[in-house]
This record gives sequence, C-alpha cells and structure tokens, in this order.
Amino acid sequence: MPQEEKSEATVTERPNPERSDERYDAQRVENKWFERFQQDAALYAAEPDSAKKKYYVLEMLPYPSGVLHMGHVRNYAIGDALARYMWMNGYNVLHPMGWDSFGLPAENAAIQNNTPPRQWTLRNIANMKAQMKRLGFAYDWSREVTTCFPEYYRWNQWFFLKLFERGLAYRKKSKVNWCPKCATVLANEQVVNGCCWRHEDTPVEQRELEQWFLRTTKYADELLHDLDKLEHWPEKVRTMQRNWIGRSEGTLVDFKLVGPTGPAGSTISVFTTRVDTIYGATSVQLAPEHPVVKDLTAANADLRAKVEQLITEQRKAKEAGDIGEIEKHGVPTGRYAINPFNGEKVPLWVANYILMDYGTGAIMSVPAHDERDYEFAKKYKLEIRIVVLPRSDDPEETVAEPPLPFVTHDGLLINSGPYNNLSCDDAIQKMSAHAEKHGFGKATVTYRLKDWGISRQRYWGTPIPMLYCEKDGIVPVPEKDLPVILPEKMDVTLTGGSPLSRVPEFVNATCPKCGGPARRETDTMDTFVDSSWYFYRYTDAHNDRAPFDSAIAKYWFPIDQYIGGVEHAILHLIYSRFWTKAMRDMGLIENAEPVERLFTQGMVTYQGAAMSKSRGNVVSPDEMVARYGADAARLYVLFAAPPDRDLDWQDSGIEGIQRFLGRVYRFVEGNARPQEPDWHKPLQSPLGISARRLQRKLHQTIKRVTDDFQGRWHFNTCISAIMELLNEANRRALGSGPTQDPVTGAPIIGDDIPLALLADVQRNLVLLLAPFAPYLAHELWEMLGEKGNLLKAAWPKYDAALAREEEIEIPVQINGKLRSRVVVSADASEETVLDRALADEKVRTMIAGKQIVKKICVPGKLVNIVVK
RNA sequence: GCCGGGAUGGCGAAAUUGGCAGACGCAGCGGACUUAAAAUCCGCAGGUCCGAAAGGACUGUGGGGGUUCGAUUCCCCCUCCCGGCACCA
Repeated sequence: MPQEEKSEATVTERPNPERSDERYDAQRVENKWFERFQQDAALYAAEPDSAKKKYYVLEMLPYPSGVLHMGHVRNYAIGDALARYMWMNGYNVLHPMGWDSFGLPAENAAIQNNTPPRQWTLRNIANMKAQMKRLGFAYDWSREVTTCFPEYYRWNQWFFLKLFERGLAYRKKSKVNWCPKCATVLANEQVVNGCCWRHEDTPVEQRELEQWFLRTTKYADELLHDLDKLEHWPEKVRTMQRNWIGRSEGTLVDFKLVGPTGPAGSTISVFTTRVDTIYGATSVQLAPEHPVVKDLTAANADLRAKVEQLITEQRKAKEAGDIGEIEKHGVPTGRYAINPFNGEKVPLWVANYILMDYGTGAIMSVPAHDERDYEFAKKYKLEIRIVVLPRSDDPEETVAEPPLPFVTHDGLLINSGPYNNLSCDDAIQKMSAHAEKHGFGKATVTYRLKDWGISRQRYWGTPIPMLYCEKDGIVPVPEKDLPVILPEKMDVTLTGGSPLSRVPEFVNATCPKCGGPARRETDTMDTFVDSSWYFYRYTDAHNDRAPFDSAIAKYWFPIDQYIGGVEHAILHLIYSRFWTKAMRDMGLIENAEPVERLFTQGMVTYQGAAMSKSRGNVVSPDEMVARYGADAARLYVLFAAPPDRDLDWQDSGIEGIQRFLGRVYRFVEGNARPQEPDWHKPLQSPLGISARRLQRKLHQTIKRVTDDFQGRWHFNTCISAIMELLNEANRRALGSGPTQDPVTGAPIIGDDIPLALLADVQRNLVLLLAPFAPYLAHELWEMLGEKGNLLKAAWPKYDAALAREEEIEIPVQINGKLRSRVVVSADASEETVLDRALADEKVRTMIAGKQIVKKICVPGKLVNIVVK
C-alpha cells in the first residue's frame, strides 16, 4: 500500500466505546459551573466608563410572589440569550434585574400566615434570586433594585414632590374604581371587563373619594403621537395604546337652557364629532349625573326618581362590564335648550347611555345621522331631520331619501342654512370656526385616557409624602425629610380603610410651615409608580443624592431592547412612557421615550390553559432543572415555538432537548483532540467532498443564527439550525449508516475530516450554543482547551464564500408540476440550466411530441417548462 | 361594531414572503446493540390510490373565487380562533 502523504491528522478511530450510561449528566456539569460563576461577582457587571458601544437589554422585573414560573423562564431565557450574544459581539452590556416588591399579595400573605409583608417579600426574593442564578441568567446583581427598600422608594416620594410642584400631581374628589377584595382604589387601567385586574370575578364598585392623581392627560397627545416613532414596538401594543388613549377630534357647542337655572348655570356644552349635522339636532341628551340635571330635579321629585332609576341602570351595566349592552332609556325633562346655530328650541332629555366621564356628559342628538340617536328617536318618537345627502356622480339625480341612519362622512349638507351644499368636512371646519368666532363653541380634542389615580388604601407601598395641616392645608413633606419611612410593626388587615391611619406615630406629624400639628397622608402609591422608572435606577443604583445621575442615564438610554409579557401593553408601558416624558421636562434626561425596541413574548400554557395553582397545571422550573438541567429548560422554551407565540408545554419536548444536549456533549467529548498540534493549525484547502460539506454547513449555520439575532428572533429555528449542524457533523465525522461493520464488527468512519476542520466545527458549535445553553457551552469550551472566558469570546463570523453551495439541485417543473431535478453548478448560466433540464431523461419523455410554449428559468431556484 | 394578530401532518413547528410545502423536534414504526430493559446509534414516515418492490399517479397549507408559467406567500369574498377598545357622542 503506497504511503499517502498526510499533511493533517484526521479522525481515524471511534473513541471510548466503553460507557455504561451515555446520558449527559447535566447536574454534574451545571453544579460545577454554578460554583465557578458564583465565585466571580463581577462576571456580568456592566463597565462604568467604557469606550465600547453600549447595549441595554432588559426584562420586565418580576413581582416576588414566591417562585419563578415558566413564563419568567421564557422571558429571561430570551433576554439572557440576547445579552450573551451582545457580550460576544463586544458590546458593553447592561443586563440588570430587580424586584417589584411592593403590593397586595404581601399583605394578603401577612394576613393568612401572620408573616410581616417585608419578611415574606424578602424571603421570596431570596428564593427567586437563587432560582435565577441556578438557571444561569447573567445578571449584574451589583445593580439589583428592590422597590420596597427606602433607598428606592424615597425617590418615588421625591418624584411625587417634583410632580406636585409642576402641577402634575393633584388631589381631587372623584368617582373612583373600588375593588372590595383588595379593599382599595384601582386605576382605570387596572379595571378589566368591569372587574379587578387581580380578581377577575370581582366587579369593581364606584366610590366617591378624595384621591391623588397624576396628570397623564397632559401628555395624551404626545403619548399618542410618539407611538408613530416607536417603529420597533409590536403593532399590537401600539394599537392597544392608541385605543386606550382614544383621541377624538370634534367640536364643543354651547346650548342655552331655556327658563330658570340653578347653580350649574344655563350653559350645556355638548361634544360632537359631527358638528356638520347640527341642523339635524332634534334633542339634547344629558348624562344622568350631569350637574344641570341636579338643578332640574331639585324641585321635581317625579323627575328625580326617574333619573335615579337611570343612574342605577347605568351603574349596574357598568359593574357588569356591559355598558354597551344597556337598553336605552331616557326621560324628557320638559325643558328646552337653544341650538346656537339656528336658534331652534330643542327638548332636553336625560338618558342612561350618556356617560358623564366622556366628553362633556351631554350630546346633541341627530337621529338621521347617528345609529344610537336614530334608535332612541324611533323609540321615543322624536323628530328625524335629514341634513346630509349622499353625493351622486350624476348631478341630475338627487337622492331625497337616503336609508337612515345615514352616517357616512361623504355627503353634502341640506336644510342647514348658510352651510347648504358644503361637504361634511368643509362644514365641520367652517361651523367650528363660526362657533368660536361667536363665543359659543370651538374645535376641540377629547381623550378617553384619564388621569392616573395613584392613591391606594393599602399598607405595603410607598407612603405619599404629603401632610394635612388645619391651618396651611395640603403641605408637601420637605425634600430634606425624605424618605417618609413606612413603619414596620403593623397589624395588617383588609378592613377599616388605610392601615397606616391606625398608626398614630406615623399619622401625627408637624407642619413644616407653621410648626403646628399636621396629619400625614395615609394612602400609599400604586405599585405601578415603582415600575415606571426603575430602569433608570439600574444605571446608577446606589446614588443617595438623586434617583440617578443624568449623565450616566444619558449613556445607557434608551433601553435598546425591552422584553416582557403583553399584559403590560397598557398599564406599565403607558405609565413608563408618561414618566419618561415628565422626567425629560424636569431636565433629568434627554430621551423622550424609554424603550427603543419592545418585544412581547407569548404565554406559556400547559394542557392548553394558562398555568395556575387552582387549575393544578403548573410546571415547576425547579423540577425541570432538577430533572433535565437549566440548559435543557431554557433551550426548550426557546425551541418549542417562536418567542412571540404562545407555547404549550410538552414534557416530551424537553426530553428531546435533553437528548440533543447529550449528543452535543458526546460529539465534543468523543472527538476533541486539543492536545494534538494539528488541532490548532489553520485549515488547509482543498478539502474532500465530505469535509467541504461540513465546512459549508458550518458557515451556513453561523449565518442563520447570526441573522436571526439581528431582529427576527426566531430562536426556534436557530436551535434547529444548530441541530442540523450537529447532525451533519456526526454524519461526516463518524460516518453515516451503521457504526460498526455488521460482519467484522470493525468501526466504520466517514471520509477524512481534517482535524483542523473538526476543531473549527467544535469551537463554533460551542460558541453558537453559548447564548442558549451556557452551562454546557462553558464545559465544552474548557474541554476544547480554550482559555478565555466564553462569555466574552468573539461571536463567530461566517464566510459567505464558504457558506455558498458549489453545486445545486434545480427542480424542473413541467406546466408547474415538479417532474425532475438536475444538478448544476451554482453559477451556471440560465442557458446551461435550461439545456440541462431539457436534456434530462424524464423531461424528454414528458415533453416528447408536445410544443414548448414557454421556458422559465429562475437562476438558483427552478426551471418551469410550459408545453401544449 | 371598530382595530390588531392568527389558522400548515397525529403534535410543536419550518419555508427570512411569489419558485421543490412539511426543515428541526415530539409522538409513531422498523432495525442495531443488550439475556432483557433503559440509554445510545441507524433508518422510515403528509394523505389517498396503483405496484411484490423499485417506483408511479392524484391530492394537500381554514373555505370559495382571482392574478400568475408557478400562490402557504399577492388581490377579492367568507368562516372560525385569540387579543384590545366599545352606546366614546
């Protein structure tokens, strides 16, 4: 046998055949690396003064409810993969974590288990932090934020004072949402289908209370407009916020009450988006709680009783969450109001479908051009007057009777005095201007968004830093006296109003203005205040002179990527945007939006339903880690579905992932030869067919995974690609088919794979896996004899030339149906490909005796021959 | 009612969006190793029909139309599912 000159060593034997259990021992490997990671406190720390480009990746901070659930694992697995990817790409990464640790569950736990809220909360935090560490999430714990600590909530109080100074925090008595189970007020955003967001089956009651509000409406317009700039936010979230803000352009018009008036005066302002139809207004409808109604019923017991009835109906419908289903009722007041446009007297009604908290609580009723007004007018036999006719293409043809109600904008005015023949849009402009000129109205914008009520009649929250003095009224706590400390020794109950009001040491204070006795505010802040700005605190978490340093925040903001559940699309994400705009106007920051890119991951369900203790379908992360390891749990939640879709947990699915991790481990363990010099030599070309295939696959895989990290984020396909690479590598390195010769029992191997190529494949395989399965990746990195820290190892680059196929298989269609395939070189010209296709045996038989009508050749894709 | 997102094998999904439908994985089937099982490895696999087999024919991405040589992808109509808003004037 001639001596073949070998420049590079190759894999020539099947290693280590003696192994009793070939399962990968994840616990051993993960425990080893867990210990090592714990020893390096600065491992995941962001660099304070860095010339590197920054990248701020953030996952929504959890409420420390006790244990992590799979939804958390999914959320953090996505963020962690991204953070690790960015580290490997040389960025200065900020990847912090904290605890949204004020809130009701702590109080409920205190009541049930007689454990103080603070103790309960801190225990949960310790537990969940340990879980996060075991799962291998790379957080910079030196910046940990815990919102229930005075070091944090003092800045809530500080912000509150600043907002108060600027008129953005104010106190007023108003109807508020009250959850009887939480025994506290809720913001509008916390009411879901008429029920409490924490108690899906508890209808929210309406109560009249003095409350603190933040003036979110001041930013309504900016909050709406800036949504257009958030192009890297999911359309869904932007739509939800648009709906929530609910901007509506229209006109205010003052109708004058005819006859005697009361304290509410004689002006009834109505809001309409269709002032063009005002000549068709045949009544004015008031909300039952409209102030003018109070005047009208003052001396009219009969009317008062009827109005009471309407109020009851309205409240019932509201509490049942189906205000839209209410049966329309109204009562005539016997009084009239004057339409300022034509001086006409129209009857004044009170109706149960008019809402006091939208617009002005009064409308003009135009039955001919509004669905609801039409229905109402039919029911009560009110006049229906047409003032808009549909346009016709044929000027000769006039449509005298459009089908009613005729609600579209596209028409011309009639019966409208000087506005006849104007288009609706023209008329709206001219009539609004007319109203403004004559002082009885103006163009205006109405929002659905309401100011944010932040007072909570609960204990476990940030005390509102305000005092009530008999002499000086409402007095803010001076900045130097912050924080107002939440007392710790408390009897927590859910009855009897704000718990803090029962602590005399807390309540009794001194007025900073007059030195006399003052009473402290005993309500606490909504916990959504805490989460509205926490991500700024991460940038400068230990600052005791300011919530954060502006220059440092400027370096890190905006957040490059924020990841969390879509359930916060309105609540947290609208409050945070408001807070950022308010802080910008205070000069603390320069960015107008907190988050550049938002990603909302899908829910994790089990057996088709959201996991919950009561349903008994909870999959415990701890159990999964114990059984399969952290890598497997993380990889599985990324692999099972694209991250933005819901994922139904399958126990068998994670087993498949476990097998994959085992195959990776065995592939490296069995084939790594870092002690051989050839392992470290640069790869020499040319390569054999098999080797070249493997090399190509490697570069294709690097490209696929890298591309997906650039925004598409289909990590499920990234992981598939890595699996394919491993399959290919196993085939090439170990040979496909049986592993042993059935006759002789000798091991069978594939063609020669140069050791340098194998090294290349193994190193890159580990690097590609590093963001998803960090424990295994670290173990293998070490096994490969690599010295540097894998966390900051350079992300692999692909070579487009090496990723390119030299020969491709082109499908040949005849009349659009796949009939054959031909193999051509990748850069073959159209003619060559066509010639090859036409020369193909099968194609020749199929088209024999037929006329070729058309030949289509898409280079690199396919050939289609159209025959007759 | 308005707005947004979906519907692809037994299951999770892929097709980077006009160009080979079903990659990867689960479950399944067959085989190797084993006394046996587990673990591991190799192979098969959308459906229907024809064939002993190799192979072939037809069909197939919620339904119906259309554009195109060619449609999961584009256009029109419809059904169902998920989410948001809703007598919002």
